[in-house]
Amino acid sequence: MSPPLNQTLHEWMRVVMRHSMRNFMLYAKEKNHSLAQLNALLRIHHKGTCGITDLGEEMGVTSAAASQLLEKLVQQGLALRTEDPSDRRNKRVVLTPAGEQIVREGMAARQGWLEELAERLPPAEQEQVSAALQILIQKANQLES
Amino acid sequence: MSPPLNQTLHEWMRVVMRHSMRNFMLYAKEKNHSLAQLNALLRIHHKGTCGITDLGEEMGVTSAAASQLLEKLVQQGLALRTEDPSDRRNKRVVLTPAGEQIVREGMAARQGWLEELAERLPPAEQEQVSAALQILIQKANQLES
DNA sequence: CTTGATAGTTAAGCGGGCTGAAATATAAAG
DNA sequence: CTTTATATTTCAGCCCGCTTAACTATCAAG
Repeated sequence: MSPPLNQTLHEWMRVVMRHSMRNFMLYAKEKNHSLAQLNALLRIHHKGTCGITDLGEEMGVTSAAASQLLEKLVQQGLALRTEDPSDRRNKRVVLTPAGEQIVREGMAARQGWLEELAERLPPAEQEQVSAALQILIQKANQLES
Repeated sequence: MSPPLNQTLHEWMRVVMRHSMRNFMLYAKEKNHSLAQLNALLRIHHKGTCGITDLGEEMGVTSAAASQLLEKLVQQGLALRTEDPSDRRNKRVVLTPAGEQIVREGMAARQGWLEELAERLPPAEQEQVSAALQILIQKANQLES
C-alpha cells in the first residue's frame, strides 16, 4: 500500500521544482533570455495564437507590458505579429520556428535530469511509471477542455 | 502497454511546466517577491545552511549578486546571516520561520492544480499513481546522495 | 609580522520589466 | 458623420538584479 496520493504528490513536486526551476534559470541565463520572455513563449506556444491583451492577462501583466515584451521577442525573431483581417485592431501572435525551438530547448533543459533518472529504472518500473503518468496526463487534458 | 517512458515524461513535463510556471509567477507577483528571491529561498531551504558564494554558484550568479539578493531577504525577515565561529570570513545563511513559510506557500501555489486533478481520480488510480511516483522519488533521492 | 589567499560587502553603471497615462488606429452605434 | 468603445503602442519613471571593480575583514604560511 502506497502513502496517500496527496502526500506523494507534495513530495514529488518538491523534487521536481527544485530541479526544474534551477535548470530553467540556468538555461535562461546561458541563452540570454529572461524568464518573462521564456514564459511568454510558453504561453504563446500553448495558446497557439492569441491577442496581446489575452497574453498579458494570461501572464498577469498589463497589455502595455505584454506589448513591450512581445516587441522584444519579435526583434529576436522568436515571434510574429500579424493583423487580424476581420478586425484590424486585433493582432495575432504566433511563434516562429526559432521560437518553437527555444520552447523545446527550455523543456529539454528542465527535464534532462528526469530522463537520466528514468533511464536507470528497470523496464518493469518504467512501464509502471509510464502507465501512471498517462492517467495524470489524460485527466489534465480532460480538465482543460 | 503504455507508450515509452521517455515520451510520456516529455508530455507530462509539458503539462507540469505550463501550470506550475504560470502559478508560480502569479504567486510571486501577488506577494511582491521576485522569482530570483523565491529561487534563493528554495536553494537555502534545500541546502539547509550555506555560504554566500555557494549560494551564488548554485544560482549561477556572482557572489556579489548573491550578497545583494540575500540582503533583501534579510531585510524582509526571510533569512538570517550569522558568522561561522570557526572561520569568521564565512557566513552561514539560514531561513527564518517566515522564510520557510514562503517556501511552503510557493510550493502550494505551484501544485494546487495537481491536487485538484488528483482528487478527481478514482481510488484505484490514485493508488496506482502514488505507487509509481514513489518509485521516481526514491530513485531521485538515491541519485542525489 | 608580512604576504597572499579567501569570503563577503559596497558602489557605479547597465539593461530589463512593470505601471500609468497619453496617443493611435479601428470598429460599432446612433 | 460624430461619438464611444476596443486593441495596441509609446513614453516616462521606477525598481530590480546583474556585473565589474574596489574595499574590508579574516585566516594561513613563511
